[in-house]
Amino acid sequence: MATPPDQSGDELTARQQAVLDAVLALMVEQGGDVTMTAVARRASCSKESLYKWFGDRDGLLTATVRWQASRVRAGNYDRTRLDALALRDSLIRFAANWLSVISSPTSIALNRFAIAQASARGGNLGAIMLANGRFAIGERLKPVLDAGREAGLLAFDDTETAFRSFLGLVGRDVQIRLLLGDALEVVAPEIERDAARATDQFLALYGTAATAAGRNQTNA
Amino acid sequence: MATPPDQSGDELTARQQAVLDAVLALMVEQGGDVTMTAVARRASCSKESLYKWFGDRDGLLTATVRWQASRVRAGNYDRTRLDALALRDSLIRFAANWLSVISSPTSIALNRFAIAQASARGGNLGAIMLANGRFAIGERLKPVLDAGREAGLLAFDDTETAFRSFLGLVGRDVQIRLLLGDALEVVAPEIERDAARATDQFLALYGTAATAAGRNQTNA
DNA sequence: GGAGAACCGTAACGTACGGTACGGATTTTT
DNA sequence: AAAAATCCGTACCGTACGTTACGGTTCTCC
Repeated sequence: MATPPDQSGDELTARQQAVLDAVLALMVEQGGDVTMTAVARRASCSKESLYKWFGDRDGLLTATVRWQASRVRAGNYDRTRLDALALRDSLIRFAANWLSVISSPTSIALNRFAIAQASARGGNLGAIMLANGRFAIGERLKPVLDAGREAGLLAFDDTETAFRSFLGLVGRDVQIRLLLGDALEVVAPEIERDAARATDQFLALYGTAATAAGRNQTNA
Repeated sequence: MATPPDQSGDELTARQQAVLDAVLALMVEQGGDVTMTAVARRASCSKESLYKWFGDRDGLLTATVRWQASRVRAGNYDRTRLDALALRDSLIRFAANWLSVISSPTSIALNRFAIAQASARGGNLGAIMLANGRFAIGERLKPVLDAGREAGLLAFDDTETAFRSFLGLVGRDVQIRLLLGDALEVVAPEIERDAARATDQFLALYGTAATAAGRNQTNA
C-alpha cells in the first residue's frame, strides 16, 4: 500500500479504527461483556497495543463512543424552496431517520453503555452521547423550524419547546422500551408511518392555516 | 412491639425491607457501586443473611426492584362525572404525577440499573421495570381515555396509539436526558406547566369540539 | 540487508468482588 | 433457665478482569 497518511476523522489510524469497530461489534453482539481480553482477541491485536493507544479501559470506551459519533453526521436538511409540502417532507425524513437511528442495535448498545457509566463515578460518556445525539440533531432541525416560522408555515414562541414536542411525538416511548429490553420491533414501513403521523400531529399543533393543505388526518 | 404480622407487600419481613431500602439508597447515592459487602455494611447485616434471604446478588437486586415497584401504586383516576373539565384535570394530574416519578432520583437509579443489566445476558429487570412502569400506567390511564371517547370528548381509533402520543407529549426527551446524566432540573412548577401544556396539546390532537372549552393556547 | 520500532500472542500479577464458613452474641422457644 | 435458632461481624476462597511484562515476528527506514 502507498503509505496512506492518517487523514482519518480523529487522528486514528485505520488499525485503531478497526479496533473501535470491534468494540462496537462486541457491545452490540453480546452486551456488556466488553473485556480487554475479548477486544484484543476480536480485533486480533495485543492488549499491550490497546493500552498504548487508548491509555486504559475507559479511554478505549470513550474513543469508541466518539468514533461512532463522528460518523453519524447525517445529511443536512436544506431549507431552500420552503413551502408547506417541502416542510412536511423535511420533517418526515428527519423523523424517520431519527427513529431508525435510535432503534438501531448500535445506538441501543451505546446508550446502554453510556447510561450504565453515568450511574457510576464521573462518566462523561453520557454527555458525549447527548452532545452528538439529542443536541446535535436539535441544532440541525431547529433552523428548519425557524425557517418554517419565517415563511409563515409554523407558529411558536420558543423553538426549543416546539422541537421538544416534535421529539416527543416522534420518539414517544420507543427509546426507553428498547433500552429496557422490550421486544419492540421497529421495521421500516412502521417507521415511515410513525414519522408521517408524528409530523402531521406536530403540524396540527404548530402549523398555520398554510400548512393544512398536505396534512392527513391525525386521529387515524 | 406487638408482633406485627408481615402483612407487607411481598412476604418480606421488616428487616428484609430495610435491607432493600439500603440497596435503593446505595443505588441513588453513589451509583452502581452496589456490592454485597457495601449492602451488608449499609444495612448492618451479614452477607450470610443476604444470601440466605435473597439467594444471590441477582435475587437481591430483583427483590429491590419489585419492592420499589410494589409501593409506586398511585391512586386510580376515577372516571365518574366525566365532562371536559374533569377529563382535562385527570390527564393533567396523571401527567404531573408521571413526570415527577420519572424524574425522581430513585426512578433514575433503578432504570439505569435495569438498563445496564438488560445489556448483559438474560436480565429480567428491564421487563419488571416496564411491567410496573410503562405498562402499569397504561392500564390505569387507558380506561380514562376510553371513557372520554364514550363520552364523546375524545376521538381515536386505537387507544394504545393515543396513549403513546400522550406519553410522548408529556415525557418528550426528559427521561433519556436524565438517564444520560444531563443536569436537567425538573422542579414542581415546571412539572405543572408541562403537564398542562402536554394535556392541552393532546386534547388539540384527539379532542372533539366538546373539549375545546377549557383548553388554552397550545403554541405558547 | 540490517538496525530499530511497532505489534501480536501469551503469561503473569494484583485487586475487587461474589460467595462460603465460622465464632460469638442475641433472640426465641420450651 | 437451658436449648435452639437466628443473626452479626469477619475472615477466607476462587475467579474474573484490568494492567503490566516479555519473547518472537513483521514492518519501516536507511
